[in-house]
Amino acid sequence: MTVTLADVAARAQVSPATVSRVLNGNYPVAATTRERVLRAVDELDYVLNGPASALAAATSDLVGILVNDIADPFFGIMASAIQSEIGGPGGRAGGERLAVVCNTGGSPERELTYLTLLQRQRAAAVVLTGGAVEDEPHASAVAAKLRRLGEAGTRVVLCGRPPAPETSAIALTFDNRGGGRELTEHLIGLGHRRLGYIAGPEERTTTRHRLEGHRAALAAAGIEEDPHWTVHGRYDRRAGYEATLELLRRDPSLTAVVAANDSVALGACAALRESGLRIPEDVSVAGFDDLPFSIDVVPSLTTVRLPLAEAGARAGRIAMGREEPPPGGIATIRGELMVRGSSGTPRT
Amino acid sequence: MTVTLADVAARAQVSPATVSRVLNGNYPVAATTRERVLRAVDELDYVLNGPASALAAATSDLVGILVNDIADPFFGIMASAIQSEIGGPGGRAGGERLAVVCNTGGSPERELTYLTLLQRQRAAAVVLTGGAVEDEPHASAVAAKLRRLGEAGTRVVLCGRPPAPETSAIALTFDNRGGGRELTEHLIGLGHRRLGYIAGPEERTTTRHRLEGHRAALAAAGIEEDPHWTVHGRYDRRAGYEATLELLRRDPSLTAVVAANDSVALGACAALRESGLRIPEDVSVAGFDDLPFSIDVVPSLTTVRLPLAEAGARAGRIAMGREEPPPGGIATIRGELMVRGSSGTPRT
DNA sequence: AGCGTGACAGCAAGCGCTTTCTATACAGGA
DNA sequence: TCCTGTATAGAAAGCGCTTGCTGTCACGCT
Repeated sequence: MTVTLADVAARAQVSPATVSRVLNGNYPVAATTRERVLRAVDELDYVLNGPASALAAATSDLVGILVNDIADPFFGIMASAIQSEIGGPGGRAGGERLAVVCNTGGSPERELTYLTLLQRQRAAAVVLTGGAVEDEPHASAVAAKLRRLGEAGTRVVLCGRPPAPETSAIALTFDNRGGGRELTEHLIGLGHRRLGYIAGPEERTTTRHRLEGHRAALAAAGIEEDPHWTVHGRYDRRAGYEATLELLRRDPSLTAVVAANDSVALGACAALRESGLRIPEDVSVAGFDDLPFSIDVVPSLTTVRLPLAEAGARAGRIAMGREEPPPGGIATIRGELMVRGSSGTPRT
Repeated sequence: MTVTLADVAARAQVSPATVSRVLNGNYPVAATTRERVLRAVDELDYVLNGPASALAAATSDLVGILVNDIADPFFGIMASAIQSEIGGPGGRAGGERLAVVCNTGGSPERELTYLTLLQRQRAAAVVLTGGAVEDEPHASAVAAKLRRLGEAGTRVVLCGRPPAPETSAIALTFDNRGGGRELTEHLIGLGHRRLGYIAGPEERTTTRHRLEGHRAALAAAGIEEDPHWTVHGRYDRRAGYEATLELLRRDPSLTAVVAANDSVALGACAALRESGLRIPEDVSVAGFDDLPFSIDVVPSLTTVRLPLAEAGARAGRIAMGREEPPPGGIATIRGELMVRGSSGTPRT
C-alpha cells in the first residue's frame, strides 16, 4: 500500500541502508548511486515515515512553540518570528523542521499537556512565550517538565517569560517592570496624580511585573496609591472596556488610565468615549506592547514598544543552536516608551 | 537512561503488552492490574515514546492547522477555535491530540513543505485555512498532496478556503463574493458612485472573490468601473495606507474606499485622516471580516462579519470526525453586513 | 464430572527506519 | 605481485511500541 524505504531500495537496486544515507546525506554515497536513488524516490513518490525515522534515530525534527493566546497578535508576532528562524529549507539538506505552535489558552493544564505531548514526540526544541502562571504547584510542575525535557536533549528557550531557575532553559525576558515604570513616570511627568490601572489576570508574572513598575513610579513620586485604582481582568479589549467603566464608577476624578496592554487600552478608550470623556483632554490612556494597530487608533496610543519580532527571532535561533545563548542563560530585553496622542496634560 | 514501556512492565510485574493496553485503554484490563501499572508509570515518571507508538500503531495524534499569517487575528481566531475542538483531554481516555499550527506566511512552497512534513508524521488530520493561491502548477501540486493525504487516511478539511476538486477534502467556504457584493451595494445605496477598491494580493482566491462581488454590485447598479479605482496590495495595515494614498492621487474625487479586509481598512483610515479627509463625511470606508478591533476604532468600521470562530470550531469537529461533513462535502458560509460609523452618504 | 465460556494476561511478530560493523573493490605503494 | 588504504555498499541488529493470537484460569451450566 504505502511506499517504504525498501520499495525505493528495490527499485534503485540498492540496499535500504543506501537509500537512507542518500536521504540523510551524512555518509558518502557515489554520485551515480545517489542519482539513481533520487530518481526512484521521485518515481515512487516516496515520503519518509517520520515516526519510524524518529524512532530509529532517537530524535525528531519537531519544534514546539507554546503561546497563551494565538488570537492575540502579541503572540502571533513572536510565534511568526520564531518560526521564520526554524522552519523552511534553511539548514542542512533535508533538514526541514516542523515548527508548530501550540495554543495553551492561558491554561496551566493545557500548558503541561502540551509539554508532555512534545516530550512524547521527542521534540528537538521548545519555546515558551509570554508570561508564566505564578501558582506554585503548577510552576514547579512546569519547571520539572522543563528540566526533564532538557535532560532528554530538547533545547528549551523562554521568550518574553521570566527565567526558570533550576532549569537549563535559556531565558529572554522582557523588562516589564522597567517599562511599566517608565510609562507611569511619563504620565506623572505630565502632571497626573490620580491614575487608574487596569491589570491583567492576577497570577501572571507579566501582570505582576508591569504593576510593580507602575507602583514603583507612583511611590517614587510620592503618590499614595488608592487600592481602588487597580482593577484586574483578562488581557483583552473587553476586559479593558469593563474595567474602565468600573474605574470610572469608583473614582470619576481619575485623569489617566494605564492599561496592561494595548488591547486592554483599546477597550478603555471605547469605554471612556462612551462615557463622554475625551482622550487625552479629559483622560489620558496608555497601553503596553505597541502592537501594530496602536499607531492607527485615534488618538494613537502612548505605549511601551516591545521588540517582539526581534526577540522571537533570537529565541528561534538559540533554539536551533544557531546563536550563542546570552551569558548566564538570561537576557533582559528592554522596552521603549512611545509617547503618542493618547497621553496629555491632565484637565485642571 | 530513558524509561521505556518494558521498565514500567517490569516494575508492575506485568508484560509490556498489558502496560500498553492500560495506557491505551482499548482492551479489558483488571482493575487491580491497571492500578498497579498506573502506579508504576507514576513512580517511574514514564512518558510514552510518540514516534514508537505512532510507528507501531500506524497512526499519530498530530493534527496540523495551516495558516497564511499567524500574526493576523483573522487566522488566529480560526486557529484558536479549531484547536479548541481538537486538543486537550476532550475525547476518549488518553486521547489527547497535538493540534499544531503551521505558518506558511502565504508562501506556496512553505505550504507544500508543511503538507509534506505533516504527511511524514502521518498526521491524523489537516486543516487548511484562508484563501488559496491560484497559481496553476502550485494549485495542482497542493491538490495532489491533499489527495495523497486523504488516501493515507488523514482527514483533510478546508476552512475559509474554496473547495479542492478531485480531492476528498471537506470544504467550509466563506461566501466572499456575496459579502463583497452586499458591502458595495450598501455603499451604492448610500449614494456613492465613485468607489476605490483596495484588493489583496493578485493570485489569491479570497482577493478575487471579494473583488468580483464588488464589481458585480457596481455592474448591477450600472456604474462603469474605472480600472484606476482598484489597487492591489498585501492584506495588512500598511498596504492599506499606501494603497489609499495611491488611490487619492489617482482620483481625489472618490467618495468611498472599500478595503480587502479590516486591517487594510485601518490603514486606509489612517491615510485618509492624514490627508485631511474626514470619515465618513468626506470619504466612507468599509472593511471585511469584522475583526475584534473593528468596532473599537473611530469611527467604527462598516464591514462584513465572518463567523470565524464558528467556522473554525466546525472545521475542527469535522476533522476529528465528531460532526457529519456537509452534504457534498462543501458548505458555504455567509457573512453578515455590519453597518457602522465609517460609512455615510457621500459629500455632495 | 465435564466442558464451554468469559475475562485477562503474555508471546512474539512486526511497524519502517538508522547505524554499526563488515564486506567488497579498486588504487596505489613497496 | 602482494599488501594496505580508501571509498562505497550491504547485512543486520535494534529503536519502543502495538496487537493478533494463544494460553490460563475460574465459573457456571448441563
